[in-house]
Amino acid sequence: MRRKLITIRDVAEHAGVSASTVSHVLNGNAQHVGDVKRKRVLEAVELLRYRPNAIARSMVRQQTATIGLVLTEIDNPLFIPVVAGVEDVLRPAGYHIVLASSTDVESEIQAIETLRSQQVDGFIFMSLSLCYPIDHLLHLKDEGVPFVVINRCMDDPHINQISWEDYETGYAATSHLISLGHTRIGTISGPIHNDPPRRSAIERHRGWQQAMQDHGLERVQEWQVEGYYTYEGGYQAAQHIAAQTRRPDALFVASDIMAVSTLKAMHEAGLQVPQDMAIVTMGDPPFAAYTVPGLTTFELPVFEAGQEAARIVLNGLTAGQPTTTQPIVLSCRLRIRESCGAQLTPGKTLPHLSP
Amino acid sequence: MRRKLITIRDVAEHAGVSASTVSHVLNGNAQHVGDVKRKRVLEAVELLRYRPNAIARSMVRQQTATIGLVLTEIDNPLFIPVVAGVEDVLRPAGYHIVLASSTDVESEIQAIETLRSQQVDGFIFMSLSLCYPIDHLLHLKDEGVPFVVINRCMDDPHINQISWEDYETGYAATSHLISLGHTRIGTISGPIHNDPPRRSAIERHRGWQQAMQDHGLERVQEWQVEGYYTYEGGYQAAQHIAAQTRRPDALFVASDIMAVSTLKAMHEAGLQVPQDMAIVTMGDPPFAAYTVPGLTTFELPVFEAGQEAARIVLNGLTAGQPTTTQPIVLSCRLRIRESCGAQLTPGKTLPHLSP
DNA sequence: TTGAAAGCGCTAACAC
DNA sequence: GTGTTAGCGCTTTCAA
Repeated sequence: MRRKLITIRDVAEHAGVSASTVSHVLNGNAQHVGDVKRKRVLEAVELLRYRPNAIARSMVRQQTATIGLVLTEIDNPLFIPVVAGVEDVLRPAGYHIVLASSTDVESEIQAIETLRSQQVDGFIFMSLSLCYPIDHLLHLKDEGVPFVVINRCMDDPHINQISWEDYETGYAATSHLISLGHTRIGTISGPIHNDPPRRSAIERHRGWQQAMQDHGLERVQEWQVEGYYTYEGGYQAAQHIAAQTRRPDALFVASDIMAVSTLKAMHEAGLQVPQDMAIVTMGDPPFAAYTVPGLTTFELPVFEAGQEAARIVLNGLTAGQPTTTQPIVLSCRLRIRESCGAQLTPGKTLPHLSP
Repeated sequence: MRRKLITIRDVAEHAGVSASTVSHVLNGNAQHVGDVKRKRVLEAVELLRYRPNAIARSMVRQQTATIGLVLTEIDNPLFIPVVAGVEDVLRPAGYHIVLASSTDVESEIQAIETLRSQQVDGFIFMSLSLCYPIDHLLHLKDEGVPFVVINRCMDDPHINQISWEDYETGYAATSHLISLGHTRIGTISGPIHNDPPRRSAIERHRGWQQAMQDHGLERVQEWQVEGYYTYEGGYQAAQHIAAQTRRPDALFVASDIMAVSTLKAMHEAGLQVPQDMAIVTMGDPPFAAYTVPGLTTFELPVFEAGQEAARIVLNGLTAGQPTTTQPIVLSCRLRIRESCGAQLTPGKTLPHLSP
């Protein structure tokens, strides 16, 4: 039972003016209001602790200054910096986040429905690069609602999307190992054979493949194991690799999460990282510097992705129509720590080829 | 530029009935509507893909079915399961989350202001047990807005609050080490001397103290180091402890984050965990099972805290007035892994004293 | 059983 | 400059 609200009319009455005058003062059209009355209005606002009702404003303005944020896997740590980035640009612009988490296409569609009935002005979708069907997104586009999709498989060039250089980074990571003198290089990948598949997993793996090929190195089938982007998956994949008689001496592990458990598996198998097994990975969460050994990894600019996403949606909003921007692909920076060790054969560094 | 909305009047027109009839049908008062017209309405709704405008409904109902979630430190991984828990009970109830992150009291007050102007029906505050001033929260209470506070220092018994058994778990963790035969037990604590201080850090530390005292063990000053709940803080604290000539042989580390970097520091100091240094900690994030060695830790029921919080707010809403429930204190379950090793002197287990 | 009418709190033409 | 008016899309008496 909410107490009686203080309305604009209460303020008007108190200040001895009309409601529209109060509205003018409060909405910056103050130049059209005389000094005396403006002052009186402001005083009344203060006195009554008046707080404009954003709902009512939304009704007449036909916009809510609210963005729907749909998170497909709320338990992924990556989404924290995304939210932070989104907030970072939305808040100064006076926009708010309405959150909805979904688990699959069905609940995503559901989330869109309810958020739309909430009249959100735009959407940001953050998934883990799952290649879901996108009909409902296209439908959104048809209706003129601006939205952007982060880290998701989207072939349609008319959809605003933000992702990371997965292929390039897979390539660069592998090249890094090669430049250190490694030639027997395996990889623990994300879920590439799942349905729906993960774009990022496929791309990162492709980067590894191409780098190996470009440097004339053998891609041993047994050295390519899926770790499904999970701790347990990475753990088992690493065990599988460690158990082989003919082992790789370096590993491109496609995510930090899997790299952590790879470290454990190697330790348990009696293999030293980086001496027996060099490891390079991707992500750079806060703990990456504090594993034993510290993880050499490529930092994913996740916060920036959130910022960009918010900016694009905001643009679409002010443009008066959904703008389609070039897909944005953010690059990842290499953070060298300990898991790759030193160069194996000093002086014999290979030049990094471009993918 | 949002396309023209389909309104209830469009539906009414299409069905050849009045808007209020449509409203009745859509709001469950369908028993008062004849079968024929109800069917016609439903068809029109389907045909026009009509989606009721929640904003307009909120206006007249004077409630938004929306809960404001204020996160004080968005970069803390703990808040993920909290959000998940909150969503878990809010969604089935037809409620939504509006998110706001704040960094300090100022921005928290700001967040409350804007969320209130958004007419959220209630609030959930999730902080890291900071002992902030609470005037603005009391003010909220005065105004009859239901809210609950998770993991925060609140002496006021009239405020709904949820926290974990910090003291008890600190005690239990230390007792666990003692029961394993350890007597030289140090601790790496959260920020207990900060301003504002952290309730959880103080309580956990107090638990350690009391357990040590109850078992007649010496609390060595040099073995109590603050790690500030951060990776780096834990790292330095552990280094400090490892460097001492007279060292403890076991550590209660107050958070998993600090435990991870403690592991690293010990490794670098040439000390083996658990042989040279047993470690018990609190939190149990996903990675706790995959460190080397795996962390023996007390699991914080964070998801449950989110659920409870949502339930309490929902109750306050349906009760028609903010209900004050007993402070809820959730207990933490011990997950034994490897960082405490086996019993030092089998057979000599101490009984766990209750705090 | 149905519909007309009166708003919810606000903004934005448009008068004055 | 300032106030009057007409809604935004919906729910909810209250009459019919």
